[in-house]
Amino acid sequence: MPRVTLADVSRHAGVSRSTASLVLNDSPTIPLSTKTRVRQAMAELGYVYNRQAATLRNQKSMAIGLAVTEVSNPYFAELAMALDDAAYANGYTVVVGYSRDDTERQDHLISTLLERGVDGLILLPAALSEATSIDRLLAGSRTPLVLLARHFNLAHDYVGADNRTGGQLLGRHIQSIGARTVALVGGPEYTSARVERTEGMKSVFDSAGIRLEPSTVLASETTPAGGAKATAELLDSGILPDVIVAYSDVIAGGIYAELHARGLEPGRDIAVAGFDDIPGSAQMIPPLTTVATFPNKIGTACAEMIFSRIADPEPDNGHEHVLIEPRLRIRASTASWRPRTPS
Amino acid sequence: MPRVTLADVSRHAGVSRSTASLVLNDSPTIPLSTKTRVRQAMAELGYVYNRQAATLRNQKSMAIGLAVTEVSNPYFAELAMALDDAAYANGYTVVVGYSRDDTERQDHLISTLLERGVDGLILLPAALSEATSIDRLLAGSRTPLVLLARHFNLAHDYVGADNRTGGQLLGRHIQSIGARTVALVGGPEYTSARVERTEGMKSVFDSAGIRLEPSTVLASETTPAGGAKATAELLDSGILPDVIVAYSDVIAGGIYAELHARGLEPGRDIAVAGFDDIPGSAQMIPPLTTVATFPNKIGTACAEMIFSRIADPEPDNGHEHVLIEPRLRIRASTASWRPRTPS
DNA sequence: CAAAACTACTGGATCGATCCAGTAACGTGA
DNA sequence: TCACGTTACTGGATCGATCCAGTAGTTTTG
Repeated sequence: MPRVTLADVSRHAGVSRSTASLVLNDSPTIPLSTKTRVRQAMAELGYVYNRQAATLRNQKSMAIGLAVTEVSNPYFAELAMALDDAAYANGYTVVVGYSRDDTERQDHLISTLLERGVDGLILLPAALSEATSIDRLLAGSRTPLVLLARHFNLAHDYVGADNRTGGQLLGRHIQSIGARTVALVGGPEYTSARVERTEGMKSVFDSAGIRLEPSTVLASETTPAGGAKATAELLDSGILPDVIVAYSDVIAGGIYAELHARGLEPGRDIAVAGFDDIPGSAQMIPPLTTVATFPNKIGTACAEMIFSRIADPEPDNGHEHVLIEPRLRIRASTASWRPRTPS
Repeated sequence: MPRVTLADVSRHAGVSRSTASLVLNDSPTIPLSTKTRVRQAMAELGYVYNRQAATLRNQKSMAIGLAVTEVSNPYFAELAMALDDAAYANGYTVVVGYSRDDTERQDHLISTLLERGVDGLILLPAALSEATSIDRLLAGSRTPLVLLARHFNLAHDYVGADNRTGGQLLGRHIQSIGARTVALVGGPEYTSARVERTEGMKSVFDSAGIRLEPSTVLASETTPAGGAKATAELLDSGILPDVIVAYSDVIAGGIYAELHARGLEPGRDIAVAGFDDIPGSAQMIPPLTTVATFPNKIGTACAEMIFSRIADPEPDNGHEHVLIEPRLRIRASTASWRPRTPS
């Protein structure tokens, strides 16, 4: 049996297709009596709205594309869910794809989302992707783009954490507990977030005389296992800093494990801190000091921005960067640490 | 400027729309010379394929809908990403939505996905959802449905872990370390997965004389904080079992924290085990014994099933249940525990 | 009471890719 | 040389909701 269309509904209700369509869109020009009659017909026939057809005619898909690297990182998961919440609240649907930090796959993904006619595109760029290739894909399309959590420069709309401030907050805290040497462990080789967090800390360290040598800045996969591996490398090189800062909290679990395996207790023998404040950071042993970056707020702000760009694609004020204020959560992993008294 | 259509391309290349369409689909009836000419025209004009239009004509959207409760649980995140991988490999796109374990939102989500004309629907049902309301939404549509990770009965296609076997594996291990009393902590009040895991363990416990009283089976949110809270309740009631089994590994982190807060060391004073083997379980302190359930395998199998249902919607052999074999990972959280010697 | 204004509704055209039946041009074999 | 086959291509109709210009009928107004 063929699918039930608006034409079938209108025939069954004794009106025209146009009228049935107006009822669907709850037009004020149709009296309630007619509306109920048409709606009844829809229910009786089991009518299902065909949004493809409407999209074709309207040039509006009521869908937003979300291209994100991955979601096994709970931080990104929170972002994606906050975006979905906002989309849902605004009647939009999310079409999603994961680049897995692969630029080729990201390019393919962006093309696919554009083919599907998404009204707006949100991109959490793969670690090594470049602005030019993304701009090339978007060229010609009027689909607004908002970058999420990572950015290239000021040439795109962007919503993310204020990583620099976050780095400063943590840097000042590290200074306040009397630490003299710091290592930075984990995270992808290069992302704007990592650079900004590091720069934020450095700006404090430099004026406080705290050492963060390039040799103690190690990249890793953003997983507990990656964190453990990078920590092993660090300790194998004979360096034992006062503080290890994890690029993100997921990595910190691995740092704890590797320290433990070597008889070092995090929070007592060495301070540890992270970024993001994912669920679980407060339940680590000891609880992890971290810079909360509020992925739900970022996701919500990002959704707001894309919706405003969909409504008005070319604002006068150029590209906008919205930075969500981070907040330091001091917990035992740094708070219970004491500097070794020079004997 | 209006969008570039196939008509524009064909005009520019000096062929008909039909020919341009055949080139798009790489038809063997078109000689290479014509193909290159048309493709050149596409490149020159910056043509972007409009899949909406094709979908309307074809009755095939090349999209699958994924309705999942949430993705902040890394287990579900892995599932979603494995599904996306398989979709990507088969030229499909994923349209996603999160029900957040809310049945109303789930219903809305399913309707939306059907409106969007997805070729297949994958559902990880909200904890309290019922088969009837889902069947009602799907009635009339020919969209195949596959349930993921949770199911109702045998009336739907389903892919998930073999939770019963997983429970048995863990149960036997618990028996082998000499434990006599067990508590089960965390997870939603009712899901098929929880029931099956519990039943699997019970079947071993009952014949081994191990006690798992209803009063030591506590539900919680599936987060570390939820696990901590449930553990506090358990211990507050004055019960100290030999083993605490977490419904899933995310919860185990909270169990560790709460035990620690009360001066109990997991793996020494009390054994702890979980389910899923998420990234991080091996880096817990002590490393967590768990039943690996391979979300990537489940996601892949689920994708395979939906694609075969899309190709052939009504197989003779009724509804299929595919269960992925779990595997026990024995680690220190149980392996280093010793029963208290009766003094 | 005629003109204007409003209410309730309608039919054809449209969005863009695809399918289908068909055609013109050319080559081949008896 | 003509029927037949093949190759390369074409134009109109189609999917289903929506827009637009328009119309019949009713009510209001000068």
